Amino acid sequence: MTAPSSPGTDSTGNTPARAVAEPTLEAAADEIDAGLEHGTLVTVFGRCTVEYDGRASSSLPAGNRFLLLKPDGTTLVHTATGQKPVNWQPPGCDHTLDSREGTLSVRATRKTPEEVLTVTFQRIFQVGRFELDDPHTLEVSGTEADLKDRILSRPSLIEPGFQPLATERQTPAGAVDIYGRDSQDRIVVVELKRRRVGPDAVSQLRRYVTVLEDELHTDATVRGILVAPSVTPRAERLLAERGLEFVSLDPTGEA
Amino acid sequence: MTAPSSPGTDSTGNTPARAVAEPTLEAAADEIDAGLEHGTLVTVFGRCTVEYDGRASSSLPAGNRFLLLKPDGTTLVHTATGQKPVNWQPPGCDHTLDSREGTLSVRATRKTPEEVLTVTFQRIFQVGRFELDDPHTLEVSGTEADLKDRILSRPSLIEPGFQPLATERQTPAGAVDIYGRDSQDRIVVVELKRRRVGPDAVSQLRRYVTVLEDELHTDATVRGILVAPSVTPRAERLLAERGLEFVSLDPTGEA
DNA sequence: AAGTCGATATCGCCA
DNA sequence: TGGCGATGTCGACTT
Repeated sequence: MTAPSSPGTDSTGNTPARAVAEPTLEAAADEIDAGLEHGTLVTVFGRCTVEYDGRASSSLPAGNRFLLLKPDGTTLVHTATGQKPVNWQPPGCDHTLDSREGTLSVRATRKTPEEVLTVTFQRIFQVGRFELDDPHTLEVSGTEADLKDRILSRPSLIEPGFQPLATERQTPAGAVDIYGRDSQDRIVVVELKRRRVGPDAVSQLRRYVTVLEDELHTDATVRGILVAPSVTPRAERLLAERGLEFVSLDPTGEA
Repeated sequence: MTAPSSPGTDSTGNTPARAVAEPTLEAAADEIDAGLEHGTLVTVFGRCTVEYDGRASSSLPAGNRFLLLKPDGTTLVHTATGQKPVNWQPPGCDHTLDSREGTLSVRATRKTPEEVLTVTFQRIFQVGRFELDDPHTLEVSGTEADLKDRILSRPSLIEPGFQPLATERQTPAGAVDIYGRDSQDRIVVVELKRRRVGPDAVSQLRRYVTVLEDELHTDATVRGILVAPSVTPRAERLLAERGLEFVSLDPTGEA
């Protein structure tokens, strides 16, 4: 691997990082092309406009922005602020380049749904290439799955005598997180949330309870228990109005 | 502004982009510090481990990854795949550096909630600095707001004789998208979705209808109409079981 | 390919 | 600041 011949390069022989500063648009195109071909992360910093059309559509006038092109087709346009890119395209896209009339366009396209993102550079200050290498996958703890495990290993956390019968039990309204029985043999539906919940979680639990009462042809009430660290005031009111219950638990037991 | 003295720099005098290749960890620390001070976007590419602790927690063993530090405190750790960063921190964080024992740690911290993200580099291949400049804010079309405007300008799209009375009408269960009256003076609650909807949207509409029937002390049924391009099978079944209605509309009228 | 739901969701608005 | 709901949500898993 040799350093590129363009002026301004700072690549040394054996580094997984390369950068070309102040390239002509033609030199930039070559460098981007090579990076895409080589399966590296490509970054482009320059003055550009951005057009998006697909599930929605948007248009962004010229400004200095930072573009990332991942080997998996992911495309991210970042500005100085915000966690989310100002425009983007998900993994699986095809990257194509188009030079014309003193501009260089990077286009990311996908189908199902049909979507096109076009970043048109009037000027490019730097192109970078990076050989990412990540043998590990991230494991997160403190999730809803952890909360479920915690309850299954100690059902009395819900209440004394609670017996889990199934997880992910299917109903016409979706899968119930934990389906079980209380000390008086009443059916209990448990909906889990890893964090403080609002009205949406109450509605979800209510859906399961209603559908199960229909399905089981039972005159006895099916109990619905929402398990979360806490609830908002409006959610609490909705719980009361619907005859649903709440148990305060968090995924780790540390809070 | 002068080019940094570190070997391998490719910065020219008057560019909004700088890069330092193969810096020592000390030189990298200086460059990152200067970039943070100067309010530029800072990128760091190197071999690192990542630790996160806050709303959840995670740990990532060493690998080559791409770090972005935005002037607003946003912190993004990107790998070769995926649209979302493997680890991150939202805007408003404080960036601090910590050198020790042959490593350089970049730490992003916030409060409410208390969260810490630590990226520890064993090796750094490149540090970049970029002066982003974006005078424009993005406007997206094809949103739920567009769908609302379309209906308000032509209420008969819902049905002949439909009269909107209010938008964002408050109820104890939240704000109703469009609150109105039909040709027979029955109250109508309209819930808008910009795209194909599942069971959650049906539950949301059901919540509003139920609460309004209570609030209005009316024996007459409050009609609930879900407006979206289409519904999933399970959502359709739930609509039928709850006596709710569906009108097919999209935000643009082009689909 | 589509449905369903969780997420360190993020983001914007409003009380 | 917290509550609330939209999002071009994304992503994982199941059918």
